Parts: sequence; structure tokens; C-alpha cells
Amino acid sequence: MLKYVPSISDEPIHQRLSDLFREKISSGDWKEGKPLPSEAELCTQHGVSRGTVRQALASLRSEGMVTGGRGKPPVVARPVPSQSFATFMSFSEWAHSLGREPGQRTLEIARRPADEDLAGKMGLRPGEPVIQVLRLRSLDGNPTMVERSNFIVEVGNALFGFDTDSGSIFGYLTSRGVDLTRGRHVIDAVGADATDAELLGVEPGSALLREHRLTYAADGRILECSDDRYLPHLANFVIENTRTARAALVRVPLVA
Amino acid sequence: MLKYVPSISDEPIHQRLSDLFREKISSGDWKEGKPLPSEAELCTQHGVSRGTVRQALASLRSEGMVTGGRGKPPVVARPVPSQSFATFMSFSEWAHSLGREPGQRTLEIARRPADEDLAGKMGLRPGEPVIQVLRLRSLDGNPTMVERSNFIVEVGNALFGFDTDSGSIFGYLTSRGVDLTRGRHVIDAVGADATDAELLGVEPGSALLREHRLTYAADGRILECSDDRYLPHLANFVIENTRTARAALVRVPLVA
DNA sequence: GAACGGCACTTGTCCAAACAAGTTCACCAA
DNA sequence: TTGGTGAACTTGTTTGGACAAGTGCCGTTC
Repeated sequence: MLKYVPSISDEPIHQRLSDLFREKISSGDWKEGKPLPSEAELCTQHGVSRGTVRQALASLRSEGMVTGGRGKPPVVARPVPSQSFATFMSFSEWAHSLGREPGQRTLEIARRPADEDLAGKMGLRPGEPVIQVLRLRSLDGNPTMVERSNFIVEVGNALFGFDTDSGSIFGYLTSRGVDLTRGRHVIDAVGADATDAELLGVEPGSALLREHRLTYAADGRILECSDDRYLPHLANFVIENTRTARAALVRVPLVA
Repeated sequence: MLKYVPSISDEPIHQRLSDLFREKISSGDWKEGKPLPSEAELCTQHGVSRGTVRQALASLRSEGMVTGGRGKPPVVARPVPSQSFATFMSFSEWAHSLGREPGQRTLEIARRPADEDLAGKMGLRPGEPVIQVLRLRSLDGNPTMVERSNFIVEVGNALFGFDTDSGSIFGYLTSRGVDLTRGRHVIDAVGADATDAELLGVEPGSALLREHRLTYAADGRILECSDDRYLPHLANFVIENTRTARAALVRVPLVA
């Protein structure tokens, strides 16, 4: 829990402040429904100007964690479920954020030409090679998810220098400077195939929760295409929406 | 600055600006992928200071309509998929927004005491009565989803005066003044039971995509608890996230 | 006791300025 | 032609100030 290195960090002040405020809320230091310190107080407490404090608070407001109006002090709102990019993109990050221990067993890492279906999804020419990784992911030792990732060669080649049994591919790639910036996730259900069934210890055909993901670079190129299959009694997806806030999640129909 | 500015609207300037910008984008005046005028330009164009322009742009950024970084002019982002509250909450609204024809066949509408599990989810005492509705929903005549809804009696009693084969329960309830304001949706996978299988025309046990929903009133009371099971090849859920915008969707673990 | 007015305090809005950091592009030199 | 330099321009960050507008409270007044 030791994470106080404010002077070395190169993050802007307002960002550090909003992170700090977020933690005060999630840790219960600032309780739900209670007003938080006035802007003037926060200014003197952290030795910054009011503009900076307001910038930090605006970030929390846009996430729905804080409400309030003119004259009234801002209050901590009902916690809105949301996850950061890294937490949502990476199984390992996700597990750590929950205080659980992620595990992984690599079953295959191979370079092979993309079939027509995959090439279409990734915007490649059929036959262009991709790096395929098949891993079994676990939480606290319990098999939870079967992960099938396909990387474009430029990204995937870096993986041959990485022990995919050691942890987060997402973390490794970002540390190598690969700019994963956007993800598109399609969630559906699928019956377990023979591989899924054996790895997860269920009957073939039993229902699995599937997250099909495309990961994009900043310039719009598709870097990765994955197919993650969860045991539905071990992991779910949750979203909340209100009359005033549109849901970013979309239910889409599929044409026959 | 001028003291007497007879403004037509009493909205703050930054809000009028962001509304104007939003319309420029949706009308196609500012095209997707194209950079929009620099902040300095917008300042002189509208005769305001840079802070105000930035405040307006920040609003668009938080909605994901605009991206950009230091040094680069802001660009109009790819439209972010999102659905309004009504579209996301109501099967009929959803179908209509897609130009498809929703259908429904009511198989059962009954008043019976809530079992322990349901009572726990809805915050009722076990044995308190609920109104249960079982419907088969279809898109353009194709069976798509099995809908199991449970309403608290206060809401559900209104349904006995409504032909549940005629259309949207959500629409009917809102027209009757029931204030559905918030929804919490849990998405997972489940094997088809005998009823699902017969209605949807699949084998028992085959994978279905389930949306488990709690609908809340403005005062926090739970009005409805539903279990919708989709044919996974006919409907999916999609969400996008970026490095800068946290996903409102959350992947949650379930304890054993 | 109730209603009113005013004061202190709070947040919202807007401006002006300065610097930091990144991008673009023309220009010049090798 | 190619490469690098640097100026011009862009957005990001931070500060400071000023005023408007809303809330809560206290004291006065009826």
C-alpha cells in the first residue's frame, strides 16, 4: 500500500489529485453521501490553486463519483462501477485490482497464416501470418478463462522474447512501448469446444461467457484480436445506466 | 468586458458553445477524423477566452466525441456506440431504433409469492407476492429472447390492465408515470433449460446469453427484476473503451 | 414563535497570462 | 536528394483574480 512518491511522478498535478480523491472515496475515507472538503480547503491542503483542484474534481464529476451544485458543497455520489483501461483490458491487472492472484499456463504460441475469418476481422490479407497464443488463465489457482489471442506479427514477434507463463502480455507490451489505446469488446455466449472443456473442466457444449476483443493502436491499426471464454459462474460483466446517463454498452442484433 | 450583455439564453457560455460544437459534429459540418479549428481560432470566432473554449471542448472530450493531444489539433472522433436509457432498457424500443419489428408472445402472467432467492435480489421478505411475466420476444418474426420479468405488486398490478402481447411493458409503465430511472445489468452465459429450449428452438443445455437486470426507481426502490436469455447468434453486447475513457462496464469475479 | 434581511461561505463562470511540451513545416546544409 | 535545425504553431498545465449565483445561518423584527 506504499505509493507516496509525489515528487518523482511526472503526472500533472490535477491528475495526481483526482487519483488521490478517487482513492479517498473508494477507501471510505470520504463516505458516500457525505460532503467533501470545500475547494478552498483542498487548495490550502495541497498547496495548489483553485483551478487545479476544480480540474481534478471535474474528472470525478464526469465519472459520476461526485455531484453537487452551486452554493452546496460537492458530495460523494453512489459509486458507479467502472474500470480503467488497463484493468479492463488485462486479466492480470484485473485480478490484482481485486486482490486475487492471476495465473496462466501457456499451451501454445505459434506463428501461422490467418484464416479467412480472422484476416477479415483484423483487416489483413488472408494468409498473412499472425502470432497465436493459447493460455489458460486462473484466479487464485482456479481455472477461470481460456484465452485465445492473435497478434499482428509486428507486435507478436516481441512475445517470443517474453515468458508468457510469467504474467501479463498487456503489461509487457505497454512496457515495450506498444501503444494499445482502444478496445472494442463483443460479449456473447458460446458452447465449450473440446479444448475449452478439457482446460476448464466442464462438459463439451456447456455455456461459456465469451468476450471477443479487437485492440487498436492510436493510429487505428488493429494490433490484436482475442477470444476469451469465461466460466460464467466465476466471472460476469456488469453495467449500470440511468435516465440521464446513456449506457456506453450497446446491445446489437446480428443479421442472419 | 461589457456589463450589459442582453443574452438571449441564460445558459453559460461554455455550455452554449459545447452544444454548438456538438451540433456541428452531428450535422457533418465538422467531419469525422478531420481536425476542428484551433482553440485560438474558436476564441476569436466567438469572442471568448481560451478557458471557456477549453471548458466546452472538455465536455465533448468526456463524451468521447473529440480526441487530440498536445501539439496536435483536436479531431472529431469516431462516433462512440451508446444507447439511450429507453433503448437499452426496452426490447421494443431497441428493435424500433434499428428499424426492426419487435414481437412478443405472452406465455404466462401470474401473481405468486417470491421465493427466497428472488426476494433476496429484490429486497423483499420471502413470500411477498410479485407479478411474474414470461414472454417470448422476436425480431422480424424470429424468436430471439426469452424474457422473465418480476415486478413488485404495486407496479405489476397495473399490468393486468395491459395486453402484454401488444408491445412494450417499459413504454406502458413509463406512460403510466412509473419512474424507472436506473438499471443494473449483469451479463453472463447460461445453458438453456427445457422452457428456453422449446421456445427458442434449440437443444436443452445450449449456450444462451443472459442479461440479468434490476430496475430501480428514483428513490432507490427496486421495481423489477428480470432474466432475459438471448440466442447468442442473434444478439450481442458491445462496448468500447480507450486509454483515456474508463469503461463503464465492469468485469466482476464471483466468489465460490 | 415566525418571517424577513443580511452576511459569510460555497461553487459556477469567465478572463488574462505564462510556461511546458509536442507537432508541423519550411529552410538550409551536406 | 536527404537530413537536420529551428521557428511557428498547437494544446496541456497552472496560477491568479474577479464577479455571479446559490445555500445556510444568525440576528433582528414583527
